[in-house]
Order: sequence, then structure tokens, then C-alpha cells
Amino acid sequence: MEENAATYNASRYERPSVTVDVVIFTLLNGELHVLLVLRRRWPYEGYWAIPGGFINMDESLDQAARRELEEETGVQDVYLEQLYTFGEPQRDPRTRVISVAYIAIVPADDHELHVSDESSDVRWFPVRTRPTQLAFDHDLILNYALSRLRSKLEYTTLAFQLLPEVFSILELKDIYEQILGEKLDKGNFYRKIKEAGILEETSLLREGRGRPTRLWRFRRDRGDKQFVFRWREDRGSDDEPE
Amino acid sequence: MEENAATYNASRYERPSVTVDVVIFTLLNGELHVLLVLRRRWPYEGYWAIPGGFINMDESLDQAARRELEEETGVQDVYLEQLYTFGEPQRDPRTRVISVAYIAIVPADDHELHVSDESSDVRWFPVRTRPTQLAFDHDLILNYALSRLRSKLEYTTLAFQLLPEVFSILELKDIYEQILGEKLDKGNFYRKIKEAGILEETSLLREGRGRPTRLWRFRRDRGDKQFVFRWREDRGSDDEPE
DNA sequence: ATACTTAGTGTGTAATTAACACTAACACAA
DNA sequence: TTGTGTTAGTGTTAATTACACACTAAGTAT
Repeated sequence: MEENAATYNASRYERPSVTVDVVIFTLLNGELHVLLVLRRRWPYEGYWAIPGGFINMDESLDQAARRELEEETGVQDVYLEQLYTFGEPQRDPRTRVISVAYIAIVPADDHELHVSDESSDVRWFPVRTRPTQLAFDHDLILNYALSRLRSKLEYTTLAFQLLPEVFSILELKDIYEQILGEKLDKGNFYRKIKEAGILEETSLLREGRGRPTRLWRFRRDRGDKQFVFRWREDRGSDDEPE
Repeated sequence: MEENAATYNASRYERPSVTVDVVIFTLLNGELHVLLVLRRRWPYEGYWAIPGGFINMDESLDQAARRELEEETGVQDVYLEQLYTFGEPQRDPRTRVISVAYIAIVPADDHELHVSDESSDVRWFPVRTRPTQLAFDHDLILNYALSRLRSKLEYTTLAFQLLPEVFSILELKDIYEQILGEKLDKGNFYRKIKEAGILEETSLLREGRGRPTRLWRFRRDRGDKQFVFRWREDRGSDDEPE
């Protein structure tokens, strides 16, 4: 229930602040990146942080996350998922702040539009070489987001959200390898992804050094959420942060 | 980040209430039960609800959940996991309430101690025959908790948390069947669970109508969290409520 | 032509899953 | 004391799937 009936009186209680933090991933030059913002004042002045902000009283958590996402990147209609809620009493030195963390995946397509330059206080960092010490407990949040990302990649179509509209099968395989941190067998990957029936062949080819490669499109029919492309059955659990 | 630096001023913001709701499962007579409490006043007077309450300013979310759990059941040191955070603006008609939902699993052992009788306003309900209309959005929360429970059962040792100290392999199989809602092959179940090496044979037998059955104990060494007993590889995703 | 490079396919074996028949150990009754 | 019912637990095999790796395809450059 929402209260102990006998003692309910909203004004009697001190209330925590509630924020939404959004861990935003994208693919740049074939490498996984995360968006961070530079803090300009106390606390953690000069540290990079995960973008976020207070929720408004009349918006849902999801709406708040989408609003943050659009404020930072300008993109809409991308994959967004609630990650976990962080609420240690001392995580923010100013006041009690409870933060509902989200993950967002921005397709490679959109990335040029809102990338900020080197001197900006909003930047894409490659996850492999991201700053080590983030503000607040944001290291914990980011690490957990990454572990969730990896684990979901193995049993959902999440990886497709990272790719542009059309892509080659080997590009897709590269993403899997990068995020899973492991080499995959070319032949088995081809077969498995074909059998899954989630790709739609286009008439496009891309020329390169060797044989030109066929380009494919992700089939967004058949109800997205239902269908699961499971790359492999084995997966580590992802239960709790840290 | 925790704020937009330029606009931060805690007192300017209206703050939502934050509660912790705990979906508490246990096994009674070999059947999965959930603990609900009866609301005695507006709103949703006369409806059953998931137990919960406000967080205190100086406790973490986990601590709040454990406190609620102990207040309702008296048990400590049981499995507890954050489920999801529910924050639709209108989910509570009184004021904006954001609820961090948890799942708790109480072993069959402890159940007699704090079971409340038929007339009480705190009751264990079999999940199969639970009340259909709960207070607030608690149907959504409970359904999501169940789906999470099912999905975790398939790739973790969670089911063991439901059982008493010692149990037979076929009792364990019953739990899997009940929660997965599906018949499992006896022989295959035996083999798989034995091979996993997570059970420790006891010298105990339990007599019944037919051949007496051997009792086993769950091996809690080898780091609990690490080890995963995967009943079967196939599993539905569990991503979001609804 | 032929060597080089990247794309994509085929194939055999090992490992797992899944179905089901079988044996074991007790109680009870004729 | 032998048979029958009942629940416990084991063995066996066919079918499916995963995995490693060898192969063919289609282009470019020399």
C-alpha cells in the first residue's frame, strides 16, 4: 500500500528529490560511446556526469527520461528502458536525492546531428576510454548500464537499435563482438541471423576492397517486443548493480 | 547529473512522495502465495494492496524494503531484489507518489510464524486465486513481479529460496512446474539438477505412501550469486511491466 | 591471368535436449 | 509370502542444435 493508513499525512513527511538520469549510448565509428556532461559547479565540479534532471510533477518517469534525452541529444523515438533506481542517502551531498536511471540507445544514423565538439561540456566518450571517476555514484550507474546492455544484447534485438537504417551482416557481427568482448564465428553468425528471419534484404550493395557486401534492414513488423533474437543461450545474470 | 546547474534550488521544486512496495512471495502447502494487506480507508477502501510505506530520509531503498518486509512478516535475511519503479502521475489520487517496488522471497520454513488468520487484514493469497482488482496500480506491479519471478527461476537458483532447509527433488520439480506453469520430465529434471552439483545429499528420508524419498539441501557455498542453475535455456524476456 | 581481399556457404562432429521405458523401495492386502 | 499399488529414481536412444573450420564467390589491383 501507499501508506500506513493510521499515520498518513503527506505534509508531515520530508520528501526526497527525485531525478531521472539517462545513460545514452550510441555507435560512432563502429565503437560504442556514451554521452556525459561536465559539471560546472559544486558538488563534483569538473567531473563528468550522466545527464539527468528533476522530474516534473505532472509527467511520468518515462516521459521525464524522454524529455531529458531530447534536451541533450535532440533525438526522439529511440529505445529507452528503465534501468534501476539508486537511492543511497548520501549519494548527493546537498540533499536526499533518489535517481531513477534509464538506458537509451541512439541509432548510428542520428549521431552527427547533435554531437558536440571537443571543447563542449557535453561529449560522447568511447566506453573503453571513458573518464574513470564520474560525479556522484555515476560510475556505479554506468557500469550497471553496461552490464545490462551486454546481457540484453544476448537475448534481444537491442543491437539493431545501434545500427543505421541499412547495414551489413558483418557490421552487425562487429557490434556483437565489441559489446560482448568476444570473437564470434562468421559462418554460425550468418546462419543464425538468417534463420531468425528478422532481417529484410535490400537491393543495395556497398563496394569496398573485396567482394561487395549486401545491405540489410531490420524488420520492424511482427511486433518488435514479442520477438527475441537470441544470439546465444549462455548469459550472465545482471541482477543488481556492482 | 543531479540537476541543471543553472536552475538548481531544491526548495523551488515540489517533491513527490516516495514509497517502497514489497511483493512478498512464499510457499504454503506447496503452492505459491503472495502477501496482501486490506486497505481500511480512502482511496481504494476495501481493496487489497501490496504492502509498502514511505522511505525514511536516512535509510537506503534496500533498507526501507527490508524494514517493510520485517514489519509485515517478521522475517529477516531473505532474498530481496529491486523490481521496478512506478511513477505515473495519477497512480495515487491523493498526491504524486513514486513507488520503488521490490520482490521478496520468504522460505517455506518461516511461514507458520507470521501467517495471519482468515479475518486479518494481512493475508497470504495463492497467486492462482488472488483477488483480481487490487488497489492503485498494484495489479500491474504484481503481474510484473510474477513475470520476473518466472523468468528468473529459469536461470537462477531463486527457486531454492522458496523451499525449506531440506526437500526432495520432486518437490523442487513441483515448484518449477507451478511457477513455470508447465509439466517437466522427471528423468530429465533429476539428471540436470544432479549434474549441476548444487544439491547436497542428507541422510534423511521421508516416508510416504510409496518408496521413501531422499532429502537434499541446497549448497550455499561457492558464492551463491555467481552460480547459476539454468533449468532450461529458453526464456521469455521480462523487460517492462504490462 | 593471377594474386589478394572481403563476403558468404557447406559440412561433419560434438554436445544437448527431449521422450519414454525401465528398475527400486516401500505399504498393504489376499 | 506373494502380488499389487504407489511413489522414487535410473538408463537408453533419437532428434536437434551448437561449434569449428574448410570451402566457394565476387569483386579490386598488378
